[in-house]
Amino acid sequence: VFLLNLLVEMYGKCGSIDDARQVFDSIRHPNAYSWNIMLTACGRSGDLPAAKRVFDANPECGIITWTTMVAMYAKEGYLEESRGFFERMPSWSVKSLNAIAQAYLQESDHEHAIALLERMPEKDQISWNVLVQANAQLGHMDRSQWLFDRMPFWDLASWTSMITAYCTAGDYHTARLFFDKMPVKDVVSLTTMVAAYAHNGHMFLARRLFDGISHKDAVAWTTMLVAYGENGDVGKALSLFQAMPRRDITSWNAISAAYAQAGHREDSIRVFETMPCRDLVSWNTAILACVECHSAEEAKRCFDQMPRKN
RNA sequence: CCAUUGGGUC
Repeated sequence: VFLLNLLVEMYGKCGSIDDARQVFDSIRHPNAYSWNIMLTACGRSGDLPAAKRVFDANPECGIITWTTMVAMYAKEGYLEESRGFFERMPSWSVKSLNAIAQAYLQESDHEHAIALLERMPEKDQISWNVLVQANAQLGHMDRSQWLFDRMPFWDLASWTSMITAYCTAGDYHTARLFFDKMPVKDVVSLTTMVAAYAHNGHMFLARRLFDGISHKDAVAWTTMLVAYGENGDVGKALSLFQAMPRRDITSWNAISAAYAQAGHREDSIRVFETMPCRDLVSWNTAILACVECHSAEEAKRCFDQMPRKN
């Protein structure tokens, strides 16, 4: 069973929900893990009705099942439903309370999130990270910093979220200090700093840091690509797009958007038509490309053709 | 073997 569970999980993470479903259905006696994994797969695909059906059919809903429901509905923006599951949860744990705090943050209710996290008798690493981050998002950098200084351990996420927080606050100097103080840097923190340099117009520093990243993932590549686009160098953006070893949908959307913002509607639309698959952002970008070039008619046609609208 | 935190696109 657990080998099949792994297979369902893998398909779910790749976005192949149909394959996940098929494998799940082939399991003779699904265990609690199987149900939860299938539930998560539905949530990841954005199909909440399917998730609800899995939930209703699950004979052994446990705390992880409930936590998944709360987190999933909150992420998709269905806050009422999320709250409904929260209120019906039979029990709580540190991790489920973390998820609930995160759900509060998704409805921009930082006060409740912080109150909950502060009241938690036990906090794990994630509780601390979320607490520090929640204060930063409220603009309470002094409080955030104070908590950061007092939390028991710092992991990569703690450091990186401080860098991001200070960048958001416009304090790039302090962001840089945090970056320098990190004992270990990974691709995420390096990419964060690449973006920070780029936003300050320090393209040379951004590129040098990017070149030094040993295991560049799609996010790192796309960050650098977008940096060039934002600095008006669509040519360099394109060469990065062509040079990257693996492109995901966000990379495609990014190059399409870079063209659109540069006023190259034809190129933007050509990318749009060439993409292996399209999501909501792809369509929005196509509409933007038309709008930027004052083609109201074309924009309207894209809008009408969108399979899904937000 | 499953849920909750940090970086990229509209």
